[in-house]
Amino acid sequence: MTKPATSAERPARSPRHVRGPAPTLHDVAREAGVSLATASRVLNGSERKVAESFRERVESAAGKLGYTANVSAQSIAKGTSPVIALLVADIADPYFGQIASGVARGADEEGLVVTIAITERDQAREARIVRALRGQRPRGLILAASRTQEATEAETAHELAEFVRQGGRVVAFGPDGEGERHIEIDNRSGAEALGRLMAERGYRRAIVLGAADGVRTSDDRLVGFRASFEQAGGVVESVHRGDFRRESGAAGMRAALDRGVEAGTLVFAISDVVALGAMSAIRDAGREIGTDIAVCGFDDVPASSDVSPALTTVRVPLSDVGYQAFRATVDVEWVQAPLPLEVIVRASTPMVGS
Amino acid sequence: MTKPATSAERPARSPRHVRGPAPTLHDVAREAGVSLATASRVLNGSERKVAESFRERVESAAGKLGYTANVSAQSIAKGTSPVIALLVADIADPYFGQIASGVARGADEEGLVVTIAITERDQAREARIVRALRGQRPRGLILAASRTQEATEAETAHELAEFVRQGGRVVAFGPDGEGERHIEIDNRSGAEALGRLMAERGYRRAIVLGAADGVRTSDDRLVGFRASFEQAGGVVESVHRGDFRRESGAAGMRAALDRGVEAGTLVFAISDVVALGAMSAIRDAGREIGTDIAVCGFDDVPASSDVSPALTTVRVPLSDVGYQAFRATVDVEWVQAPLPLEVIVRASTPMVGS
DNA sequence: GTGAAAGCGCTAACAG
DNA sequence: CTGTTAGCGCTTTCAC
Repeated sequence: MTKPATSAERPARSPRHVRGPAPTLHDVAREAGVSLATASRVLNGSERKVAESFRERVESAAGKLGYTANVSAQSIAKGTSPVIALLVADIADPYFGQIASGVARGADEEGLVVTIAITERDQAREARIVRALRGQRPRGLILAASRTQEATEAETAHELAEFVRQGGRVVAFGPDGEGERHIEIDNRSGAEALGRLMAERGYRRAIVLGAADGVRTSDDRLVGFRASFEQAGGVVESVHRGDFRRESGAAGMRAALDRGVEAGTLVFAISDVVALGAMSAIRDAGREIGTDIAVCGFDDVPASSDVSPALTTVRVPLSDVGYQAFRATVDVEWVQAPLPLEVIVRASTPMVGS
Repeated sequence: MTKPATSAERPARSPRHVRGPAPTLHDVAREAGVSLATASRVLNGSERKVAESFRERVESAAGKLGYTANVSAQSIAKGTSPVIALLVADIADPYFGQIASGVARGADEEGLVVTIAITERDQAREARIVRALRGQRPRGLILAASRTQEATEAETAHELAEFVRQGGRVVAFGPDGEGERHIEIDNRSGAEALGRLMAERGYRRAIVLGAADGVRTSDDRLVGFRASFEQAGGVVESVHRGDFRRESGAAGMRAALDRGVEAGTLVFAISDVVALGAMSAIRDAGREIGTDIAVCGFDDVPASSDVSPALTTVRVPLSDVGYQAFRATVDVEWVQAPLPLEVIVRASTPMVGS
């Protein structure tokens, strides 16, 4: 039976130095001697329409109290929250790190908050997380994690559909799906260009370190590479399956080395991180990277230019990709801006015979 | 003059396939034919006390409607929000990426959400961001960005103080401050161990690539290194100032090379990322890393073991650091767990004379 | 056990 | 322009 607490009854705010709950708009209004509405208008509302004298009093009261609007309260009152949720497999992976930084840049421009969640490449986890994120009623959900299947796992797909049905927007990486926006990276063409160039440099034998069969990104890169490389007279001798992690590259490479790798062979790793793992395995086996066993990757993460020999790769503008994903999440009209891929030839793939 | 919308008046939820606002607890309750309170109890409340039959009806209704509790509403009703805010300078930097992943791991364990913001190493931005984050009423605020000054900038400090006064907890990296919890990395000892080991390996001349004077992390590392290195008879010939970025390392190294660097000199970079930049500059100058110019860094980011020659460094358990920071943010009783540093000697610093 | 109703902090009509 | 007031979606006494 508590009576509504009018400003008169509410205990006044404690002095500055005392620890206590965050001040509310109510507190500010009382302190300034104005109404809630007025205080709201000057502090948050859509500009104009408040006398200068009032405005000043409110602002000074707010400053004195250290007031900051409660975002949750605003969200529920306005019916929309300022958050964008980002789902990545592993934030410590440079691939996702770059993407995340692009997303953050965009969010910052629009004054939005980005919430981040890690799937650890676990499908069940992913579904749980999407569910939890839905609770935040984010404006958009960016699914950068799903380098996995072409079709996301059923449970996750269901959560996503529900989210979309309730007015959220989901942006995923990969080919077009229903009702969602997608960021397309032309992996296939990029890989084609790479395969062609490698053939031109004189390579004729290649082994590929790929992810599981059916993983879209990996498949596209593999298909593209193979197409142009074989067309130019090269041959892909074997494909080792794994995932996108460094360790997978090392393991795949070790397996290949065990079966024997002729000098002059080119190793095409599905991503730079995988290539880095492979390079390490090659070194550990006492082989030399470059003229002995050449290596190329895909993505152009920062580390690729630091290793030595530096890694030949296909540059994907990852940060822009993240930025684009963000835009897709908030813009009403949206068409994906071009995301040009570029082959970067470095020392890990010297001209054959030179 | 809108009358309170009773369940009877409220339009029933649209059919499943229609797009519309997210269903509310109200909707679920009506669908299940129970009261708001009951629905709340089974879906979110603290267990027990609801008849099995009711529970089932509510759960099925929730499932049917695709209901997910609105976190904002819960936050304001409960007076506490499930978020931890993380502030980093640059999420694409592997140093911060590792830390973030540790924070995310902890948050996940506790069912908390992590919100991430990027300062871009800009003090003014940092203050603005802290202010914005305060609005989320996060349980805790982790300041991983401030590798900058010993004392955070005034404006930021003020926002932080306000946050703490209002019951938030801030965890910063660095030496102890007032009322806040801090994560201490024993940079000084780590650097001492490194300097000692380098001297043992036969190095006698070193140049340092540091951050600005007054930047705590950098100063500690520099002081520690110099202490043991000089004690062992070595001499630090020069200190080039910059920041923690790769480019800073490259620039500092170029400057040093311009002034001339004798063979057998050891370059100690304040962080691995800086060391990576330096290595690149050394290569560009046509010098060799290792027996010609040796390089060592600090942090042991993943890329350090991938470069060749691999980088000698001091391993900081970055992910654990992030995890610890998270714990400090939520635990009532908290003492920092040990964060052992370990010197990792790799090929970039061969024994002198071998 | 279950339900009614009073808020949580804020916004947005709607009156003055 | 300024103040009143009815919610936003949910939790939580407090009765029944």
